Amino acid sequence: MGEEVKLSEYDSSGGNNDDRVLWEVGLPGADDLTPLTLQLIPAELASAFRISPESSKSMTDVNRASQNTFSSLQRWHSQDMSSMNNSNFKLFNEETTVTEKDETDLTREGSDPRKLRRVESGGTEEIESALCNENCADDSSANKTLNKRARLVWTPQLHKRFIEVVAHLGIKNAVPKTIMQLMNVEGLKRENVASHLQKYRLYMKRQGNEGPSSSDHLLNSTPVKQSLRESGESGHYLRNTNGHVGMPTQMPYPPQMVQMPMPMIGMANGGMPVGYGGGPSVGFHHQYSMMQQQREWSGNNFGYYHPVASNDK
DNA sequence: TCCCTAATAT
DNA sequence: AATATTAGGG
Repeated sequence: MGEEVKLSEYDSSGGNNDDRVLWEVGLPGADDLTPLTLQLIPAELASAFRISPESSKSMTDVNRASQNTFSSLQRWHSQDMSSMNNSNFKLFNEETTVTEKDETDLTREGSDPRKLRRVESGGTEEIESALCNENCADDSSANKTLNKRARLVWTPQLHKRFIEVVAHLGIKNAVPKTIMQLMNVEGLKRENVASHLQKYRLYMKRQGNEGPSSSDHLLNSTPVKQSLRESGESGHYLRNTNGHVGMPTQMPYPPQMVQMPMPMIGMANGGMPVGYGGGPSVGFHHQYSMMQQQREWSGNNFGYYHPVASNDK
């Protein structure tokens, strides 16, 4: 999907297109990986829980499995590429809003220019935009008539991206338009960013001449799990308790995350951003010079969790 | 046209 | 409280 991280345009310092390479930086080396031929569950443990012991995998099993994986990846990739064809990147300016590509099915709903949208979080690094479709026909129709857009919800993931971009740009260039472009989040409007930026600046100002910048740690936090649901698709969506459907969005410019195995269960993102302050997820964001302004503002104040984007009429 | 801040509206 | 919108000035 969105791999074509085009940082394009905006002249300045920008040409780092090697995101893909960086993506691999945090990955474990072959030596760090558990051999697939290894049994994950010790025999005693297996029997204790009455788990039928998996037949141990031979190298051929492993090889066959990886071939399957590989070929399915290829299949997926080629189809993805074809659907992306030439429109590698789209600018989501005004009303056109969502268009082709991955979102397809959810996207159409056609014509209606102002879709009710919402950005919501999902997996490790997912940023999704919720969009009302058949799933909430009632209020979607209301929205059509009201002609009103749903409010954007700055989820931790979204905010994180925002922060990254701002840090990356530096105060000089961190202006709404540029930030918006770099964030590369579908449906995000300049106004959204401007508003958020305004608030962000106020927050920073406040923090600046006050005192306790102590407990700040937005950078790493984000132990969002993705576990269930394999990603394979760019078009998976989630629904939250509000009956809204999460929509997939763009790939962020930096190829974010590899999920670390965080033992967490449940919490089927009922629309709620996951816990914070948690795991030190290291690995990524080395590329940017965050760590400066970024820390000032941590989770609390700003829109961290809040379930909703009530657009409900 | 874009940006910024402050005020105001939702 | 979080976002959106508008006003007014650069």
